[in-house]
Amino acid sequence: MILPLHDRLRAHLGRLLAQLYSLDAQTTPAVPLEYPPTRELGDLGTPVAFELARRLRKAPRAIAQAIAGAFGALEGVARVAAAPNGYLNFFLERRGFLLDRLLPDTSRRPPATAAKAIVEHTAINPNKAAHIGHLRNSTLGDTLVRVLRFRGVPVEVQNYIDDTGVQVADVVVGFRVLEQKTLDQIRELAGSTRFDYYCWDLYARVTEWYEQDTARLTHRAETLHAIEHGGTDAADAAAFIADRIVRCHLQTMARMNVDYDLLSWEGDILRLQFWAQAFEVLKASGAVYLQTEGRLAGCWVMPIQDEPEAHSPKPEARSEPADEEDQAEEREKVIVRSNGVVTYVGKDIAYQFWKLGLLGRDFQYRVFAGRPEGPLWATCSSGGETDHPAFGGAAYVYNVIDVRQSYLQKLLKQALIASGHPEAAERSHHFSYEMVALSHATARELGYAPPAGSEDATRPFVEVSGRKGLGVKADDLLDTLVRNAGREVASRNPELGEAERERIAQMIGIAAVRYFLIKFSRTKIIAFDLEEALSFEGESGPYIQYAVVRANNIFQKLWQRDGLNEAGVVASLANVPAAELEGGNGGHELWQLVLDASRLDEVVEQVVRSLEFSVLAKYAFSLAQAFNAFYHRSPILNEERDDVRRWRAAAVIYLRDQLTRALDLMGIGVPPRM
RNA sequence: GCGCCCGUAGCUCAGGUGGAUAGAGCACCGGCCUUCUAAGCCGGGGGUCGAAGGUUCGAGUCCUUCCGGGCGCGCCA
Repeated sequence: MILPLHDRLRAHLGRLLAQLYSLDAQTTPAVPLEYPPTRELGDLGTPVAFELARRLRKAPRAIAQAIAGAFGALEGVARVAAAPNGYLNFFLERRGFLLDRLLPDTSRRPPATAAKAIVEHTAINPNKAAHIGHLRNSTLGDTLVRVLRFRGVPVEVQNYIDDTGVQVADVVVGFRVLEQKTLDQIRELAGSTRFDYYCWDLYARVTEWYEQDTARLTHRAETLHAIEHGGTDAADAAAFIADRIVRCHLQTMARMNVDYDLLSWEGDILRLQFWAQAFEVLKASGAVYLQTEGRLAGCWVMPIQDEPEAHSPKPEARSEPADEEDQAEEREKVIVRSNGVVTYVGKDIAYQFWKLGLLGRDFQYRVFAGRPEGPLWATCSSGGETDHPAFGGAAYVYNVIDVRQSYLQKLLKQALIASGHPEAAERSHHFSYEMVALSHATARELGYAPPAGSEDATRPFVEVSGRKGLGVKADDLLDTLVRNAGREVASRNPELGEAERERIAQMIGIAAVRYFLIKFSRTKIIAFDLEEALSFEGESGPYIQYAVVRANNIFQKLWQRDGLNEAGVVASLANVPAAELEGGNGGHELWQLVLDASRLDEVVEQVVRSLEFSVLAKYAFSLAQAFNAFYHRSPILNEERDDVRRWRAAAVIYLRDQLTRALDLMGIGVPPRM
C-alpha cells in the first residue's frame, strides 16, 4: 500500500508551500502525485511547480529547486530532486519500504466505521436460465462489493427477484396453456430436467405463439392478474417456477464466486403494500399530484426535470413572443395510472425508499438456503423469523443495472429530491454499464445468422434476445471454458487426480470469464466472441493466475530444496545488504516490482471513485506481466549471491501477495497448479 | 426533436482530478524449453488519437460546433 505515504508527502508539501510562499488554505495548490517514467528520475514526482509558476511569475525549475532545497526530512523519503523541466521528484527509502510491507497483514485494513452501503445486482427474471449478459451484471456488481469492502465499507448485497412480472407469467402460460401441464407435472419436470434450460426454450416458444395470434395475449393478462392476487393454481405455479429458477441462478452465480446477503422479492413489496406507504410520503411532500386535465387526467404524475443542472438561462432575447407555449409545458411521468394501478416506477421508488431507510416499513425475513458461512436470507410477507439481521436502511445505494434503465434511475433520484431527501439522492448511484452482444461468428455458431442485406447484417454485432432464445447460456459458457481448461491442466499435470483437475479447471474457467467481463470499460458494448473468451493467453485471467502459481512454485521448491520458508526469508533481511534492491547492481527492476505492487490501494481508491473496474484489471495484468519478465531474467533458486537471492525472494513474496489480493477483488482464486 | 454513450495501431481495447517519449492483447514476422511450469519470455513492423475551432506553459484527456454509429425518452416492466 502506498496511499499513506502519498498522504504524508502531500501534507508535508502543503505545509512547505504555505510557508515558502505565504499561501493559505485557499491558495495552496493541490499537489498531484505521479510516477516518473524511469526510476533514475525518481519514484514519485509532482508537477506542482508548473501550477505555481504562473502565480509566482517564476520559472518552474527555479520553484522546484527552492522546494527541494527547503524540503527537509520526511520519513520514508531518501532524497528530493528538482528535474530540469520543472518536475519535483522524490526517491524513497527502498529497504524500509519493502520491509514495512512484509510485516504480517494485521490491523492494516481500514476500520469499518464507514456507513453501510447496499449493492443491488443480478436481478434476473426468474423464468429462464441466466445468459452472458447477466454475467456481466453480476460480475460488475460482485466486484463492486469486494472493492467497497476492501475500502472498509460495510456492504449488504441484494438480489431483486421480479417474481410477479410479465416474464414469469409468460412461462406459466407456456406450461399451463401451451403444454397443458398441471402443477404436479411441472414439479416432476423440474426434478428430472435442467429446469432453467427447459424454461429458456419454453419462453421462446410462448413468445412465438403470441406472435402468431395476438389475441392469445389475454392469457398473459389473466395470469398476471392471478399472480397478483394469489390463491390460484396459476399463482402457485408462478411461485414454484420462480423459486426453482432462482435456485438455478444461485447455483450458476456460486460457480462465478458471486454471493448475496438478501433476496428481495417483488411479491413481498406488493403484499406488504410498500407502495401505499411510499405514496403517502410522495403525496404529502407534493412530489406527485393528481392530474385533472389533458390526456393524463386521472393519473398521479411526477413532473420531470429534463435538465436539473442546466441553469444557463440562454438569453434568447429575440425568442418568438407568444407561440411555443407548449415548450414551457412541464413533462410528466405517470406514477399511478387512471385505473389506480401503480406503475413499475412507483414500485421502484418504494423499494429505493426502503433501501435508504425512508419508508417507515420493513419486510419480514425467512431463511432461503443454508450455506457454510451462514443462512442466505430472503424477504417474506408473513411468518418470518423473529431473529434476523437488520436489512435495508443504508446510507449509500448502488443499483447495478444496464444503461437502458438510465432514464428510470434518474426519475428515482428526482423522486427522492422532490420528497425532501436531496442527500439521499446524492447517495443513490445508478451503476450503469453497456450491453453484451454477440459477435457475428458466435451468433452463427449458435445457429443465428442475420439475413444478408438486412440491417442486422451491417451492424458490428448481433443483439441477444431472451424472447427469441438467442444468446449464450451462462452455464454452457462456463462448461465450455472449464472443459478447455481441464484439457490444458491434464496435459501439463498428468499426475493429478480427476477431482483435483476438475477443481483447478473450474478456477481457471471462472478467471477467464470474470476477467473478460471486467477488462472493458462499463460504457463499452461487449461483442462477445466465444473463441476470444476461450483464449487463456495474453491479457486474460488465467495469465495472471499463472504468474501467481509460478511464484508460489518458487517458494515450494525453496522449502523442499533448501529448507528455507517465506517467514525465514523475511526475518533474515535485516542483516542483508540491499544493493540489489537499491540499484547497486545496476538497474532498478526489482525495486520497480515492489513499487508497482504497492499501488494496489491507490488503484482501488481510483476504482471506487470512478466505478471503473477496467483499471483494476489492467493493473493486475501489468503486475503479472512485470513478474513474468522478471521471472525469466532473474532466477531465485539458482541465484548464487545470497543477498541478491533473498531480496529477490522478498520482493516476489510481496508482489505475489498483492497480486493474490487483486485477483480476489476480481473474484478470482489461485489454483495450486496449472 | 431532446438526452446519454461510443469513435485511439489491421482487429479488440487501455490511456487517475489535463503533465515527462501515445500503450496492451490478438493477428503477422524472427528468435528462446539439459537451468524456479513455453498458459511464458525477447525482438520487429505498424498511429493525421473521427474533423475543425477554442482554453492552457502544456490537450488523446477540458469547452464549442460538425460528421459517423449505438441506446433511451409509454397510463410496458
